[in-house]
Amino acid sequence: MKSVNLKKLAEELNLSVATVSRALNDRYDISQATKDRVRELANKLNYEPNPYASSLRRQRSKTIGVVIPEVANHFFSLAINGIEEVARNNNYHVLVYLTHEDYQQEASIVRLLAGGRVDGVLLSVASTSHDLGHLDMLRERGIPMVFFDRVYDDMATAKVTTDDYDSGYRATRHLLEVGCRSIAHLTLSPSLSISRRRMQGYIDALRDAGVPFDESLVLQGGTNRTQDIDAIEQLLRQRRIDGIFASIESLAMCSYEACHNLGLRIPQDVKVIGFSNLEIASLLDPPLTTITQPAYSIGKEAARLLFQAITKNRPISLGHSQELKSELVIRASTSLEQSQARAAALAAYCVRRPAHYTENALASDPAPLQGF
Amino acid sequence: MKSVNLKKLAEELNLSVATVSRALNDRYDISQATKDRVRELANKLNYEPNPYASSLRRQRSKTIGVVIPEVANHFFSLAINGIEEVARNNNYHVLVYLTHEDYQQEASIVRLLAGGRVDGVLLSVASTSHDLGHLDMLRERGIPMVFFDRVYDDMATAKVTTDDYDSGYRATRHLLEVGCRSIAHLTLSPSLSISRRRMQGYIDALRDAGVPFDESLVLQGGTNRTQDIDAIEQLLRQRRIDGIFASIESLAMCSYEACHNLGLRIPQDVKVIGFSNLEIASLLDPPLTTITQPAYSIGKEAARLLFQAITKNRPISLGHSQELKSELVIRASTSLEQSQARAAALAAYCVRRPAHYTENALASDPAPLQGF
DNA sequence: TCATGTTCCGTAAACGTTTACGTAAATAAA
DNA sequence: TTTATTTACGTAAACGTTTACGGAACATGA
Repeated sequence: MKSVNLKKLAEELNLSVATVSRALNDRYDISQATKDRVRELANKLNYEPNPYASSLRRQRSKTIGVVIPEVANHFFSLAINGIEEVARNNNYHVLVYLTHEDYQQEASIVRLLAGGRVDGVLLSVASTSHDLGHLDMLRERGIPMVFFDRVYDDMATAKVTTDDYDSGYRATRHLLEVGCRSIAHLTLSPSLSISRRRMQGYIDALRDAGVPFDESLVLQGGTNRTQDIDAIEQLLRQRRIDGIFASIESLAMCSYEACHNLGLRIPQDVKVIGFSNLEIASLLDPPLTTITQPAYSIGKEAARLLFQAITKNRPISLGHSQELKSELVIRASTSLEQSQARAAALAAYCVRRPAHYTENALASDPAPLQGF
Repeated sequence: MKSVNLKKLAEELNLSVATVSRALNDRYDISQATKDRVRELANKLNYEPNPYASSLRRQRSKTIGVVIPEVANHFFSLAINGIEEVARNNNYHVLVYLTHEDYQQEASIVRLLAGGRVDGVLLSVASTSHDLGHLDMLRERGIPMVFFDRVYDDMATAKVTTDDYDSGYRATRHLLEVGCRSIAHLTLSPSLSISRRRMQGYIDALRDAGVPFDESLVLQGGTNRTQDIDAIEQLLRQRRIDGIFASIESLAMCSYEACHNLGLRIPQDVKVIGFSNLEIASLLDPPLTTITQPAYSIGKEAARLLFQAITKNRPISLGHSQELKSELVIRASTSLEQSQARAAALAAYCVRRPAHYTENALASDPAPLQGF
């Protein structure tokens, strides 16, 4: 029941506590013979140093905090995987906190962490977070932080993100290329960095194709599943929509449900593309065209940056930020239906666009795209 | 940069450190006026108590450890969700560790935790773990532990599991009822509690239906995705298989891939049922019949039990174990194909079985099932 | 011989809290 | 008044490490 500590080892070996400590830490001023004796007994008694005493004395917790909106989301699961791996390789421990997309919770968690519980923080901001005042404490206390995926633009620290603007642009352009002209955009809170960038890509792609941007085709969701489905159904009933671009995984899934409920066929009636990290996107009915983020790498990279700051004791700056590339994986949910004359006609237009993106490999004879 | 501590507060207020500490902890022997003064300054200076000093002194870390095989698995994600919620409600912190299904890692993680880093442990054992020697340290140190989902049977501590035997039985019987007679069983390591129970349910269901158990129809997988797919394809080529019962989610997905690769139709050629916690099982092609575990509740319940042990300081016993019920959700991947004469004939047999399970609601005129 | 250096270990303070114990002042009881 | 009790706070030890400092023992060089 009682745990073995340095004092016990010291008594047993007729040594001082200090000597035992130094022996275990392999200090130069302890003889090899003593080190061997100490280690042998430590192993025999299953000695484990008390982490809290050690942290208190060394002013170093060997722990990092990971703050994410939710874990039941493949992106964050994969990211945690990468983070945990890097942490363990550095003999660090990982505290996980969920904000449930709530600013208040995010703030109170950060406040806890700023109390010295962790040596560094990895954060992906909640969708309802509107300002970054709660992060000042971390800076004041000198606790390094790295954002991943969802960031605050005006915070001077490293961020690991993906090419969200490009991804939004490419996703939208892909829908345009397969004939969509009335494209709904499903997004999270517009206060979110990723939402803004993806939406800007969407808007610019529309503009470049000469399709007017219609604000009423932008739907904000992501909180409640059934609520999201309802809202999408309503949008699909009100407007003649032939394409959906979902900014997060769950909204793509809700789109499937909504289309199913309304008897709309994918991709014949509505084409769907969504951000998603599900490996089983290809097993859906129909297989979902996705923007897939390198979630695991994002986690690893963010953790790597954080550990550089922690171990080198060098302040982390904006300059260390990284932007990784997402991948557009085209599947049946946005495929052209040969059987449909209209779609075919559209295809004729679409494949004529210049093909400087890889996903345009199917394009044959480039020519300018005209408005529809 | 420098953090504010009790000493600083005490100096500022002309009080002793002890008084400040007691004021903040709302002790009875401090005047209300002093408490107010102390709290005001603490708030003003954003004082946060040093958790490591506190843990060291109180011999209580306010932290629990969660050890799971992986996080990129919907079951564990949901469980963590439940765990984190309960932990936060109790003002506890959650350390997450991944074993990657590796016994060595599990052992070294547990050894770390036994060093006093946590007040309690929630563990779901790795598939390659063969003995529980590494868990002795937790018992010796008096650190309570609760197993969830994957347990060691011969360890005298609380476990939160699901009705794996029943689930295996019901899944298999369902396949039998829709006409399958050559049912493959895809499983993880047989050393795993859940695997053994689900398999026993499978075996007993076969026996009760008069279908001989064929060991060569049992396939062990779960490590590597492409490897799993290959193995399943091989099995499907070698044997005439009309049903697949996957003991874990990933193996059901691999079965879909394998069938797809071989041009086998689900459910016409092969019917598939799998354990899974994906909400989007209904969006697969075809929608997957699942055994769905109450993952979130399992996490919550396990955490609840653990906190009872921690707060009440009462040793946790086998008697506190809980078994929750999984749900069989029938979807198209196991549906009878009316268009197929053979299937229809089978159906005639199958629906005659006694209907004491809810999922048998469709049964009309009960009669004994004969071997096929 | 003494001075100097090296090797190896002990003493004690420190990290920031919590808490057992003591005590002065104020109040109540006698 | 004296004595007992309560109130409100301070003193100091403790939690288990780490580490600055010092010093004994021994070896080395002159």
